Amino acid sequence: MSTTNVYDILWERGYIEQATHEEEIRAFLGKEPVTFYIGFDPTADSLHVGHFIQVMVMMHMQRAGHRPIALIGGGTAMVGDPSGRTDMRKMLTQEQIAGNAASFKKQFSRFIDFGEDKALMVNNADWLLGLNYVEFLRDIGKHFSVNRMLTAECFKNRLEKGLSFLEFNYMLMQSYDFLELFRRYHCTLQMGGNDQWSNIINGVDLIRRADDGTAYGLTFKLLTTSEGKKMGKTESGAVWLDAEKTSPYDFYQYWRNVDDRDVQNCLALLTFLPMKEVNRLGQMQDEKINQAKEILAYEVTKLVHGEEEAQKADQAAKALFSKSNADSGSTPCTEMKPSTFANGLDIISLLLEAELISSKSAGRRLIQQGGISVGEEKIDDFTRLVKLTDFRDNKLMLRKGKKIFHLIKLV
RNA sequence: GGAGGGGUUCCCGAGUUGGCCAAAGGGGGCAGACUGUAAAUCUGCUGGCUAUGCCUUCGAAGGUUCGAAUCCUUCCCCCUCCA
Repeated sequence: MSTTNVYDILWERGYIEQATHEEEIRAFLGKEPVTFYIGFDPTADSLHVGHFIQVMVMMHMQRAGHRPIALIGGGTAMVGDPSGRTDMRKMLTQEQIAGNAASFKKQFSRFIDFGEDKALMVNNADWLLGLNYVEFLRDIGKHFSVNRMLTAECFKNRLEKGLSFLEFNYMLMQSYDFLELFRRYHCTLQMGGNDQWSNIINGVDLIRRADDGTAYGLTFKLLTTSEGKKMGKTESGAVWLDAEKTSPYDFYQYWRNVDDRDVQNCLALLTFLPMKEVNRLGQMQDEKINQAKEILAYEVTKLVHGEEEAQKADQAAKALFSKSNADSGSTPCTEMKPSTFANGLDIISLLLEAELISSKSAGRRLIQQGGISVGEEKIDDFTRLVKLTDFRDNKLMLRKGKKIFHLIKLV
């Protein structure tokens, strides 16, 4: 066990939002290894940065000698958590869920050490899918008061817009998960994003009612911007941890571009830098804070994609933005055949090929508004042909707006 | 099951005496100016295409009409009240 109580670490770094029993939790985290769990429903084929903050907590906890259970919600994903949503989730097929669960599993292994009883990864499909309805109602359902459930914060939204019975059951399922893990692994602590608070306290209650057991709950701040918007969303969707879905370069850029006001918070939550350093970097003002952003981007990318990818992304970014426009390996890139350009290729088609535009119309508008550069030259004619003579060393840099670079390579 | 109200472009939301509607306004997004690869602000754009026109879109399928998001029919879905 480390000398500093991990509760204090989590508190200092700003993870903690609510706790069922603040003093007790702190005390028992300080005196013995604790088995705890965080659940992740496999609703997509990759984890995203919203999950990553939970993973960070698991890493902090494991470092402090506690035993994490990464619970993959293969069973709960069949139902869909209504918490914090305004409408029902799209229903996923069992095959999709199983596929997603497999991806989650792979990703967790990168962050958490599952060796020698140091951590567990389990899937609640194992005990939820085979449940008998009437038995479940009699054993578990009897402990839940609908009156009380209806007052839960997580249903507030949905009571106005509509909530199906399917989703209403989600809370019971998650509560039952906690009971199951309590029984199987003596898991006594559930953690999660603050949107999980209702689900967590009901699990704690269920353990007390069903088994007369003591369990605890702890929730974390959701990763939001200083303006309260969810972080990790871009125009093209979530920021994924899978390099195939969000390239290390794009991932790096996301953090490189966070709002000044969010830098300190992100450093504390998403890196392992000492708080002294986090505070120092977070205090930086004006353009100096760009240094802090570079460090943030580098550190988070390193955690998620490894040191090598982080360095490549860092170098690529620095090269591109130092107006030399040199590429260095990690720049987004499309490979094309020289013959394609033999008679010249119109710029619109090229942009489409590089996926910088979503349609030809969009491309024309973009060019008319001065948003595209080919090499060093800003284009204003959308009928311009790109020829082999535009390439240098078989490479041509396209730029969209100020900060989206894309390299065309001849092969 | 009964009564009433709805389903509009990425989202919210106008538009239903049929043509002036690819469809107001806002949000979001993209681009430009400014700047620090920030924020704020201002400006422009925001269905597609082989583009002074053509095609697809206003829950779905039919119908009336020279012409429909707007009228009629059937169906699907949602909400409210009643059971």
